[in-house]
Order: sequence, then C-alpha cells, then structure tokens
Amino acid sequence: MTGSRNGVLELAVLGSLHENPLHGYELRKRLNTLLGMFRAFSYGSLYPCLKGLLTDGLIVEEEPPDDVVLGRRSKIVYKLTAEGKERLQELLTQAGPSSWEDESFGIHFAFFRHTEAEVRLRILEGRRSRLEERMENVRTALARTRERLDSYTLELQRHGLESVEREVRWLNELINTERAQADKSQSERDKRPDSDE
Amino acid sequence: MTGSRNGVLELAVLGSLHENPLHGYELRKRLNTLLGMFRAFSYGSLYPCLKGLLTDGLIVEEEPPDDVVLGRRSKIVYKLTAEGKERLQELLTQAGPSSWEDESFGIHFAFFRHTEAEVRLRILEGRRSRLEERMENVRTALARTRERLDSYTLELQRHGLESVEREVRWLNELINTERAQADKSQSERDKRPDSDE
DNA sequence: TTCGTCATGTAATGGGTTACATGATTAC
DNA sequence: GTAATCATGTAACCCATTACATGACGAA
Repeated sequence: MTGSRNGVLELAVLGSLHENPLHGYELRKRLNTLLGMFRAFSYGSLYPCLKGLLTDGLIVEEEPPDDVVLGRRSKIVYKLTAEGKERLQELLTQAGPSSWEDESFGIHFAFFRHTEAEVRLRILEGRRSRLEERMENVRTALARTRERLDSYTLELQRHGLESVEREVRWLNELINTERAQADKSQSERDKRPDSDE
Repeated sequence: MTGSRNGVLELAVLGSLHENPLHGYELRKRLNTLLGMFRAFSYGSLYPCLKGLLTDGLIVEEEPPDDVVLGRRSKIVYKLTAEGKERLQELLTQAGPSSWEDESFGIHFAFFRHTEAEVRLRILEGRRSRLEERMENVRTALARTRERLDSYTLELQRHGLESVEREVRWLNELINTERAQADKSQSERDKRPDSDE
C-alpha cells in the first residue's frame, strides 16, 4: 500500500495540512476554494486518500484540546507528521511532467510559497514549453489538413489557441518576475556574502 | 453491451465519421487536431470504442474500392450506418450537463454545424451559467474565509477567475450572434411564409 | 421535530491512460 | 535492409466520481 498514492491529491492534502491542521470535510472545501476554477475533488477520493496517508504515517489525528468532553469525536482533525513534512518537501522539489501538466500544475503553483525559487522557475518553464508544444502540434496538424473547417470548428480552434496563448503570456510575466527576484537576491548575496539564505 | 458507451468519445467518433469515413488511426489524429487545445484521446480508448460501435451496428467497415487488390486489409475504414446517424442526431439534440461540462462542451461545440439552432443556444447558455455558478461558488467561499492568501495563491486565483470571465464574454458574443441569426431567420419566415426550411 | 448542513466513510462504476504486442508500409 | 511511422489491438492499471449509508448538531 505504501507509496502507491496519487500525486495530485497527496500534494493537495499534505500542502493544505502543512499550513494548518484540518478535518476531511473542511479540507475538501478549502481545496475546492483554492482550485475551484480548475478542478474539484469529491469526498469519495479525499477520505480514502486521508486513510492511506494515515496508515503510511504521513499524517496523524490531532489530539483534541483538553477542554473538550471526552468520548465525543465527530471531527477528525489531521496534522502532518515529520515523515509527512519530508514527503511534502519531496513532492515540492520535483519539477517534471507531474508538476506542469493540466491536472497538476495548479496544485503545484498554489504551494509555490513553499517551493524553492529554482524549482518554481523550472516548473513555470516546463509548463510554458508544454503549452507551446501543444500549440505547435495543433498548428502543424492543421497545416497538413487541406479540408477547410466550418465556422464553428474554426471559432473553437481560435478560442482554444487564444486561451493557450494567454496562459503563455501569463507564464512569461511570472518567469520574468521570478528571474528578476533571483537576480536581486543574487546581487544582494554578492554585496553581503555573510547574510543568511 | 449495447448503449453502455461513453457519450463524449461516442459523439466525437460518430460526428467525425459522419463528415467522412475514416480508419481508427486517422480518426484519432483528426480528433486530436480538432480538440488538441482542450484534450487528447489515446488508441487505448478509441479502438475499444470503435469495436463497441461496430457490434452495436452504429458503424460498419466500408468496402474498399474494387481497384484495391483483394486480400489486403491493413486499414479498416468505418462509416456510419442509418442507426449511427440516428444515434448521432440523438446525441446532438440533447442539451444538458453532458453537453456543457468541461470535458464535453468542446466536442458538442465542434459539431454545432449539425446541431439545431435552438439546441445550440441552450447549450451555450447552459455552459455560461455553469461557469457563472463556478465563479459564484468560489467567490462566496473566498468571502467566508478570513485567512488572507499568499501572493502565489492569489495570483492563481486571479488568473483562474480571469480565464473563466473571458470564456463567459466569449459565450455572450456567441449567444448574441445566435440570437441575431434566429431573429433574422424568423423575420424572413414572416415575410415569406411559403419558403422552405 | 424536522430540516439543513456538517461530517465520515465505502462499493460499484466509469472513463480513460500506459504499456505492451504485433505487423504492414514507406523512405532512405 | 532498416528505421520511422502507419495501423490495430489488448490487459492492467489509475484516478476519481457517483450513489449510497450513517449519524451528529444547530436552527426553525
């Protein structure tokens, strides 16, 4: 059972619990607020995931505060263990298809605060080249086809292309910002080589 | 087995084959060009789908032209049967969640040429209200949360919202165009009530 | 007391991918 | 002749949903 869990949900759960301990129901709402424009999870996937994380020792039930009457336990609040934090760090460090594909990019981005600057940059660039590849594929495939498309198909094509182009521009801005920050930190380190991090 | 097939792929296949007969490999390329910006199908889903459509009598293998040497059959070209055309019409007529959700809207839109004006309008409006609902949910959930979000989360949120808003504006334009056309056809029918269609 | 929503969970199902296996055809 | 790509197909797996079952708790 260990290690066979899905990356997206696992990251989403561990990342959320790292910020503050939560119970399943609330966790789902939080995730669906965080990622609501892109995707939504259901209880049917969340609870089994929590169960798996629990048996793998990545999360534990948080003890209720003492002023709560004993024997009552309707909410089960989970928090990360040391192994859980380690695992989260591991997930946040890997930059690869699993971090820039459609289903996963949003989650990775949402936890960029906890991600190293270098990794952030590689994920953003990976996502951008993924999108550029997609545009290129469609464009060449379209060029090879001599059938002219009807107006609806054309409009769909145009809108899809425009959306992807917009995301690429967005990524470009983010990448520039990241690079500028990296340069700034670098020059600051150059000035005061004794400073921390 | 009959009737248990998935709607999205089924519509995609029937719709494509209606425009012209194709074999599986080419069909996939065509679909992935048509919908490449939104999604992509693999052989592992296409071939079983074709198989199912075949056994259900919605498609048949097209006889090769006589000038082809007999005994050779590397490509299997499929075309719609009468039942297939009927089924396609049925799929194109239904306006409901299955036609305006993320996974299916693109396919339905791509075949709007074969869809009645009234159904087109209902699908576009359905999609729009689906997106508006999504925005509303996220907004109210966000309003209930008092934790302030970090800049990355905020940026993701902003970008997601903007994307959805853009699609809504796009839909608004399409709906206006559709309505204008409907009005025009209507007034033309009023002028010449003996005309066809 | 009853209704809504909070809260946890499971079983069946769905819809798809990946990886694999196989072979024909084309271009060099 | 050999590499690339065209072409078909299957089995194992994955990830998540839907529908269901259960029950606590607060407000009307």
